[in-house]
Amino acid sequence: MSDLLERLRGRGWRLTAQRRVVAEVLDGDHVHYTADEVHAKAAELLPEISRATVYNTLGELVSLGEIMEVSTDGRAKRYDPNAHHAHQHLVCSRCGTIRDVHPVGDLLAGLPAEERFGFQVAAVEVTYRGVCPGCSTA
Amino acid sequence: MSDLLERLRGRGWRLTAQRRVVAEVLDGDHVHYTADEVHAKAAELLPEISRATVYNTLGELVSLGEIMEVSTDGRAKRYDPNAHHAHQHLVCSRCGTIRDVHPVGDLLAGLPAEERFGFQVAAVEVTYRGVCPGCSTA
DNA sequence: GTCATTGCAAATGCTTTGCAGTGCC
DNA sequence: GGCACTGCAAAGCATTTGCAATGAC
Repeated sequence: MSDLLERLRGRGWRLTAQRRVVAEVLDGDHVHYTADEVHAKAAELLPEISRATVYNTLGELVSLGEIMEVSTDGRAKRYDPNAHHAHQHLVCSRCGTIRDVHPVGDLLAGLPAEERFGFQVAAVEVTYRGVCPGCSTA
Repeated sequence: MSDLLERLRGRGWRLTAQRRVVAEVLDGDHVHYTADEVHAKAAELLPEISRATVYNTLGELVSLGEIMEVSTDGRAKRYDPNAHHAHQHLVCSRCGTIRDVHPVGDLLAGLPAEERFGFQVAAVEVTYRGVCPGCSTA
């Protein structure tokens, strides 16, 4: 976390209260907030922070490779601070909860050469869908 | 195709010129148009068709399970008529071209029980990313 | 003839942008 | 003290909705 701020300062980032607060909100595991959620949580810590600044900051963090954009539902994008460890997502079809998961094996290996259409395939994103424990008992 | 229209009529659909045209646009392999592209192509065949009708029709076709929504980039949703055969997508990172692909093996099997967090996992969506032949030579 | 469906236009939700003022380095 | 950064408000897309007119059955 303060690693993050250190790293960013090393890249010439001005360390403002707004950016510090956005970074603080985006800390932890299984965190996947929308820009609006980030703004709401940031505003609890720094009431005058504007939506535009949150969007700007999120965009910069994505460009710098410090966080990832996730779109699991075609609605608002979500932001995932876990950008430094490869992982995939498990999404609850009912409540939308997202968990970071780590499948075993080489995910790229499943795509045969004759199904690659001459592409140089470099990456793969996987979204598992199911019903979470909370929603299946309710 | 006319299978599709037949099937829909059997489900009580009124067969209007607009719906016929939307169905016609969404015919073929590796078709992944945005709503706006569907509207543009439909308007070539039926100039007075409105965007709202295209959106309505696409939404109904999705509900009926005849086409699928695909969001590969967090921007506009795309619509895939290939809803009756399980498949995944291969996307060009440069030009955005999308191809339907068929990985081998059981994609769900890669997620160990201890990584399922108690979810009842039912489905999996995979997006492979790479550079297409056209973009890699250019 | 009835009622689902259409087209228009306005409204909504998410995100980006222009620009004057502020404050980090 | 300069210039990157912020906040505000307005603009921009993609999509949805309300409602009167239309046309498939």
